[in-house]
Amino acid sequence: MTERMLPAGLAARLARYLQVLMQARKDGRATISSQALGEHSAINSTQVRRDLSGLGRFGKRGVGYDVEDLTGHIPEILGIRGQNNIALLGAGNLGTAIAGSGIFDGTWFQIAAIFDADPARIGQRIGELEVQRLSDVARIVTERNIIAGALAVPATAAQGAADVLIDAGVVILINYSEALVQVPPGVMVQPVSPAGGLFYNLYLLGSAFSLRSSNSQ
Amino acid sequence: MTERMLPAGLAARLARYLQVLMQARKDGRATISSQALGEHSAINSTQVRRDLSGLGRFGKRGVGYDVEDLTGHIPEILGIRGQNNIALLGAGNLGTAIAGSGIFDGTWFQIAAIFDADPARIGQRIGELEVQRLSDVARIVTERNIIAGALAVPATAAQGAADVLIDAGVVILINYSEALVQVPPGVMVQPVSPAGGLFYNLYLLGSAFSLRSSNSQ
DNA sequence: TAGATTGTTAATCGATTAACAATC
DNA sequence: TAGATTGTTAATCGATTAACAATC
Repeated sequence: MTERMLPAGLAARLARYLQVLMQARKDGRATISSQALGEHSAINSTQVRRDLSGLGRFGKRGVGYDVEDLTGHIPEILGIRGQNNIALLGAGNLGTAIAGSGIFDGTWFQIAAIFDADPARIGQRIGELEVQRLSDVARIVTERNIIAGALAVPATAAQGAADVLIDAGVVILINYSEALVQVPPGVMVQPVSPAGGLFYNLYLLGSAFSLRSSNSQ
Repeated sequence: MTERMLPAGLAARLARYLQVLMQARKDGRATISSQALGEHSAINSTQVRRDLSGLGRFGKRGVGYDVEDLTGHIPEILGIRGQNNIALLGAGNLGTAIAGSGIFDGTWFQIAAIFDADPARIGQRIGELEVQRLSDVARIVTERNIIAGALAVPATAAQGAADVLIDAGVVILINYSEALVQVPPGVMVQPVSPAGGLFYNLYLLGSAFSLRSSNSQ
């Protein structure tokens, strides 16, 4: 009896709900409405309700969804569990910020190693971890069962860093650089850049102005 | 004669194509195929071709799209232009990394001011800018015609920082913190966090394993 | 010529929207 | 009870997919 695949769109939306829910829980919220959940994940509230009602009786009319409850159910539905290790490449300002941000606290990810190309940084401690040599990536990725890599390096170094990680067996890349990284089939890239979204915001802003202008004439 | 509104989905996709194209141009690529454009923006290549062919004759069969050409056309279609100023809140590791990354170079955005709550950081120079007091946000946002704010502060300080910026007149927020920021209608928030995407990647990874397991039995 | 890739069609599927009864 | 919000329906719209002729 194999788990049934979810439609891709649904699974992607559930993952976004989960992110919002986990943060709402950190904020101490007990319940959240479909509207609030939708606003924070840029998804229509009717869509949120239908997605969730199709998977169980999670909501309470007049109240909303229990944050703690939903935060427990969605990972089960998505089948995500365990601790997944990340290698962070780049121990500059960005890498240091990521390592110290606690951004992965309480998720199924944790930073398990930090690497840098600069000899001056090797051996420095960032939190609990010591910055390691790039030449040790392959060995440490294997030893520590690392499946993901975070690229916190300059754009010019991103592809090289990605190649090193992929050769070592990493299958998920978190790309904090603005470079377009090429990867072979089977490797997933998660870009982290606000630019595309900002261009759309700028379009919306311009459209709003146009509408106001034409309305006021 | 007012500009016609584009369907929301199309405008959002064009914004993402534009981001990829601008980076491809930085990388020195002369042409790009609908498939490559789609892969880097997580959009189906047929959808890319239909979006673009509906707006003009941009492609060349057997070759692809001219990067320089398309990079010029899409901003016109979206009606985005000018220089839009950003206030960066937070001059720690993350803020320093953002300010020094050149991430907005060549876009329609530029960082025009940096603020921090820590008195020890006031007056420090980061690139061309001097770190300013939070109490000066309102004045400087007005003086420098700042429309967007980047939140590079700890999660616990994010809502307060957002409120200060919104009160000063900012209408776009780039949220580098993992906090859920509440904003009034008319203010747009651009979250910058890989977590939701990573959860989805993890689901895909698990599904792929399940498929392999069930296939191999 | 051969290979690659666009432009476009047709069919299916999924998302969006409005509306509202059910119920907490 | 009154207010809020879910669960659900129906109608429309947009996205996805496969396929392939056109053409660079």
